[in-house]
Amino acid sequence: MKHWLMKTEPDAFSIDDLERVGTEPWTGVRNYQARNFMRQMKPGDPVLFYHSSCKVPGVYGLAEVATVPYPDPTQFDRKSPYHDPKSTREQPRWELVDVRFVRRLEPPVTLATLREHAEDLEGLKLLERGSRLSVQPVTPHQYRRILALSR
DNA sequence: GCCAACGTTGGC
DNA sequence: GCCAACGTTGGC
Repeated sequence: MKHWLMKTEPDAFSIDDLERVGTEPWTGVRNYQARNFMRQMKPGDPVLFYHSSCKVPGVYGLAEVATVPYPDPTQFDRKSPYHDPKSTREQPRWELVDVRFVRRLEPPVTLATLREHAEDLEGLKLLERGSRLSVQPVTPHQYRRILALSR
């Protein structure tokens, strides 16, 4: 079982939204590295749900992978902002998984807190300089450490 | 294959 | 709003 961190801009889709809908197809990822990580996902994999580009960036909740990877339907939709003209049904480029709400983190673990514990979180991609990857793996150790910071 | 230009991400 | 860092595009 692998552990993951997934970023979202809460103005677009927040932990509140995930709690409300329960399960959400993670559409719109158009970065090959992120896609490749989603391809490795398995149902039940734990996910740290991270809010970015907001007042207090941080991990706001826990989610889990709800499906196996499958083609992102928005790539075929000409009206979608995520439409990819180079994708075909026969040869899709982009895959996604559904993400299921597990629980909120009260309190959330802010980016500032993560930085304070950077030594314990060695190798966490989120803390690496210039890291913009929206889907990234975390080690079981990092996952546990981050959970423990929510209090 | 190189690399400049451009667009995007995301913290501050 | 600024700007550093990164990924992608496209001319050559």
